[in-house]
This record gives sequence, structure tokens and C-alpha cells, in this order.
Amino acid sequence: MSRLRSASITIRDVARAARVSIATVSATINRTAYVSPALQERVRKAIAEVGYHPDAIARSLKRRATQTLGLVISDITNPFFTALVRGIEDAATARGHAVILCNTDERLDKERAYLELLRSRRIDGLILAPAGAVADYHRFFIEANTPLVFIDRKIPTIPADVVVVDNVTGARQAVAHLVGLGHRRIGAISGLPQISTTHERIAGYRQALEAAGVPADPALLRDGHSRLDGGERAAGALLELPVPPTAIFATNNLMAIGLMRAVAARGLRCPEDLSVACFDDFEWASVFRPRLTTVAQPTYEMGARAVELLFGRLEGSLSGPPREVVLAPTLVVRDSCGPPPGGLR
Amino acid sequence: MSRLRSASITIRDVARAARVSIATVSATINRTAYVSPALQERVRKAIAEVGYHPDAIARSLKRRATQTLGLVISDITNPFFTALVRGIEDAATARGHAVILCNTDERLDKERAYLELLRSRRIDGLILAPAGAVADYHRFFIEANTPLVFIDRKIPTIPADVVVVDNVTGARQAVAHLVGLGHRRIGAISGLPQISTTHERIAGYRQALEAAGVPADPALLRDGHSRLDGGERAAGALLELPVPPTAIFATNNLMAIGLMRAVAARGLRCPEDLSVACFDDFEWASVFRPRLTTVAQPTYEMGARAVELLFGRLEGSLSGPPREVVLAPTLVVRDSCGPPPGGLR
DNA sequence: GCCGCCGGGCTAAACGTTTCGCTAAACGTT
DNA sequence: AACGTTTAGCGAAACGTTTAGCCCGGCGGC
Repeated sequence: MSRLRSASITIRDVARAARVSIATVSATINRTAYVSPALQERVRKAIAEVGYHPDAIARSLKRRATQTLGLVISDITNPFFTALVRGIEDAATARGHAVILCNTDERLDKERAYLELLRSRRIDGLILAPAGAVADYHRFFIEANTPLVFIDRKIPTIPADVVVVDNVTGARQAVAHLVGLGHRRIGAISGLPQISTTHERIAGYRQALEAAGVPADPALLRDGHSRLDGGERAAGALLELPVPPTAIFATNNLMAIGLMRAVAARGLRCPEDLSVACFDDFEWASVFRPRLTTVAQPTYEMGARAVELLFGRLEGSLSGPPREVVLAPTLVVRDSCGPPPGGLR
Repeated sequence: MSRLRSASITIRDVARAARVSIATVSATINRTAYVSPALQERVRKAIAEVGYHPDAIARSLKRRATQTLGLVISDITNPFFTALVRGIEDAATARGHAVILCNTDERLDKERAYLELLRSRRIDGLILAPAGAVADYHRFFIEANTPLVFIDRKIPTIPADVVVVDNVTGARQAVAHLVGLGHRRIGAISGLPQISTTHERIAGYRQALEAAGVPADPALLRDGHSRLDGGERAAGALLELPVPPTAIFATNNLMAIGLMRAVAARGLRCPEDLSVACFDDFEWASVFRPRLTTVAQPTYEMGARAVELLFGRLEGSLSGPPREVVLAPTLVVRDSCGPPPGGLR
């Protein structure tokens, strides 16, 4: 037994009850044409009387606009995306739009499937943290003239608006902070190579080392695959080195947690035995020990800005070539970084 | 300049290209009637050739089913909901449904507005963590025969399926753990009074005290409004008491964080000066100090179960009176609880 | 050899809106 | 009074599907 919506009350029921035409009902609902006050009143009464609620599906079909945004991220479980989503949701509903949420787990096949779904559903706009830079099925939205905003990450070859943070500067500041404390052997745990943020943050790491005249040791750079377990493994490898680093920089929050697990498992103290800095702040970081020194991103604002861009395109108030909104991260210094053990050098 | 979807490629373009009728195209796409292999092949080729993508809006209008679920929670920023959402999203997309996400901030007016929106959009089903027990506009979905599942919280007067955790038992175990360590003055921080979980968790707290023969002191029970700042204030009040408690139980994660802030602000050590236990585990709780002793809920599974119930109703495999799925929480003992300072008593 | 049935595909009517173009009345102007 | 012009409201054609019902030809049964 498949369940169907019970036959609903339509606009014609209202028209009948108010003894006006369907067009008049539509006009009073949408304020799309003049309707005399008397008729308006009759229509409103009829609407209440028969218990009419407009059908957004039928409206979407006719208007060719769905009042719906697609939001594709890698994982809602990650606190970084959480505030982003919140910012997007708030801004979208403030403009009467609903949001369809999609988690890709950084997998291109999932991303592709979701984009197909969203395309079928004729979303009005798409906000996307792409899982990789090779795919080009995003292009469809551009060709269809559907606004597309990349968030957090970008794909340089695809001409779309972008909201990101200055990852290079953020990472450079964090590593410079470690350098300033006297560290010379500074390890880094990098993320997935197909994501733009990875390269930028590693670039910042390199810049900070170079500025300090510290030669980059390739053995100190490990791939954590942007994941918790990967971060833990990478950290383990770094700590098992013949001459382990005195400080480690993790390029995202998940890998930082993995790093902390590796630290705890070895009975090391932070920051006494090892200094730790990472990208991505999280709300509760200040309550627990060690209080992590992090590069904080304005996540909520990033979400809000992305929606702004999107509606700018939708309403035509924004046109022309793609815009790139680059927000500033801030280094939040807490307790997880100290001077290297055994004094300078 | 308002942007419209460009005139899209419709099923009739495919029909024309394949030199068959529209009905045949539809039948081969949906496997809803026999179509000879030869024609199927021609249709598929035509689809690829003209680049056809079905319009889900038009389909929804005709089929009276949207393949969309509504999900209404209080705040996606809260890690408790985060795993819940993930479980729901995974289960929903496994069945080809999309999810519209709505945050109420525990406000009834927002909840009402969202339900109105979801109603207009003719969602196939609704999963809801209600912000309060007084409203009854949820009834519409029941009357319209749209499956509705309450999650995390319930409204006893509304006959709908429910997925919750055994809050009474969970709270009782946590507080019994404190009692077992020797605590007799145990404070509690309660949440919003209009939410069912609040009452159940406080009931568990009371049961544990009673079982231990400890008289309940009303001064030790404070309202934290389910929020971080409320928890901090409530904790402050408890700690300023002439005879402060030696242990505090917070009935959700946000208030627990507020509690920890109050503890840190006063320079107290946990668990040496004060033992802390709370409801709601979070993924990273084991990495930082103090490692909180918490009552963990199977959040991902709760989400998945809610979707199962919902599809059971949708497909008719589940019928009859509302089901109540009660999952078991587990007490995760870590380091935030110890014996009361100054030994027993 | 005729009839009935059925396989395979088509025609056309929905689904519930919005909106274009039209009518008919009212009005102002000479 | 005749004539444009505006105005309030209506009728009907879309929007892109699904699906009920129909038609036609071939085949088996008698």
C-alpha cells in the first residue's frame, strides 16, 4: 500500500468559495496585480475557511524557481562545517529559501551523485566545498546559469564565485609563532592533496620556515589525508623519527585530534615535550587542556557571505566575472605551544 | 533582471529524437511498463544524445511525492545533533530521499514557521526534535497522513512514532556513579522545562539520590536553560553556595561546557575539587583534560532508526499505533569524577 | 477461418500553480 | 455623444511529468 498525499485543497477551492476567479486568488496571494480591498478580504476569508495552503511544488514548476539551495560539504560531523552550515541556513531562510544538505565524505562519486540529484531538483543555487579539483561536472550549473559558490576550497579552472580564508597567511602565522618560541624542527601534517586548502596551508608553513632561515626537511612533512586516523598515523611517524620534531603543525582540526591522540598514547606532555598548533578552531577548545593554539576561521560569516554572493547573482545585483571573497583567519594563541624542550636549539 | 532557468530539455525532446511517444520514454525511465529492448535502446541513446535530465519538480507534482524529508532540530552546531543528522542523511539518501535541514534554536515560532514551510513543500515525511510540548501544529502532518517521527524528545499528547534514549536510566547511572564515589552533596543543572528530556534526566538524578538515601536538597537543583551561558550561571550559583556541592551533574553537553567554564574561572581543579558528570558524549572528549565522564547516546543510530520508522510508514510495512523506540545510553567513565575532597562525607 | 485476447505502444488528461492577453465597464476629454 | 484610456477581473494556456485508457495488429483456440 503506497501512501499518497490526500487530495489537497487547491486554489480553485478558494476561488469557488470566494466566488472569484483563480487568477484573482493568485493575485491576492502573491500581490502580483491589483485586487480591490473588498475582493482581497473575501479571498482571505475563503482561504482561512477552506484551509488552503499553497503548493510550493506546483508553484516551482510554473515559476521555474524552487526557493531551494543545495549545500554540499564533506561532513556535517566536522565542527568546521557545522558553523558554516549554520551561517548558510540562517541566511538562506532569511530570504525564504530552504537548504538541502549533502555530505560527500570527500568522495568524488558521492559528490557527483549529489550534484545530479540537485540538478534534477532544479535548485536555485549551489554552495559547494568540492572534494577534488579534477571533476568538471560542476560546469553544468554554470552553463545552466545557476549560481554556484565554492566555499572553503576552490577549483581554479571553474569560473565561479568563491569564499575562502587566507590559508597561506593563517598557516604562516601559526608556524611563525612556533619559530618565535625557538622551534627549528617543526613537523607538519598535510591533508588530501586534491584540496586547495592543503596546498595553501603547506605553502604558508614553508614560507614561515624560509623566513626564519630554517631549511625545509622533507622528512618532517607527512600526509594525514585530512582525517583523524591519518593524522594519528602521521603524527606517530613524526614522533618515531630518529630526531623527532619539537613542534608539529596540523593543517586541519581532525588531524590535530589524531595528533593529540598520538601524543597522549606516548605519554608525552603538551607543550612541555611537544608544541602543537593547528588549523581550525572549535568552540570548546578553550575549556579543556591542553588549550590548543589554533588558526580560527570566521566560519559562520563565511557561510553568510556565500549566500550573499549567491543571491547577488540570483537577483542580478551582482554580475560580471567571478568574485573571490577572502576572509582573514586569526591566530588564537593558547597553551599548546611553548619553547622547545632543552632550551633553544 | 531576474534570472530564469533556461528552457530545459524535456521528455518530449527525447521522444522526438527517439521517434517514440512520451509515454514510452517515461516507461523506460521508470520501468513502469514493458518496453521492448529495441525501443529501450533507442530511448537511452536519445536521452544521452539530447542530454536529458528528468525534472524532479514536475515528477513530484504528478506523483504527489517529493522524495524529500524534513528535519527539524534545535541547532546543528550542537555535536549531539550533528551525528543524528548524519545518521538521518545517510539513511535518507540510501533510499533516494533528500533532506531539508531546519534549525529552531528551541524557539516555537521558528519551529512553527519551518513546519509551515515543509508543509507547503509537500515533504514525504518529517523528523522533529520538538522545541516544546504545548504546540499542536504538528498535528497537521498526522491528519495529512504524512509520517512524523519525534526524535530525542517526545510530545506525549501527539500520536507519532518516537526514537529516544532511556534518559532516566542514563541519568540515574551517572549520579549513582557519583554516589558510589562517596558524594552526598550532588548538584544538578537542568535544562528547558518544556522539553521531555529535562524531566526524565532530573527524574533519574532524583532516583539515584533516593536509592542512596540522600535527601534531595532543592537548592542543589538549578536551571541552566539547556544553554552554555545558562549552565555557566547555574554552576556559578551552585559553587557560591555556603556549602557547595562536591559533585555536579549537567543534563546536557552545552551546560556541561558552561559548568567547566565556571570551574576554570574559579581556579578549581576537576576532579580534585569538584567532580563533574554530564549527559551527551562528544567525539573528542577523550583527547582533552579533564576527560569528562558522560552519558553517551547512540546518536547516529537514533537517526538511522528514525528514518527506518518513517519509511516503514511510507511503504506501509509498518502500521498501527505509534511505536516508541527506546535505545540504551551508556555511561562512559573517564577522569572527571573522583572522591569528594576531604575524604568521604 | 473467425473471434477474442493480449502485447506493445500511443493519445490525452491530469497534477496545482502562474501569467498573458482579453473583455467590459468606468472614466475623462473634447 | 463619441472616443480613447485606464482599470478590475477573468479565461485559458502553459510548466514537465505520469498514467489511465485506448487502439491496432498478431496469434491461438475452436
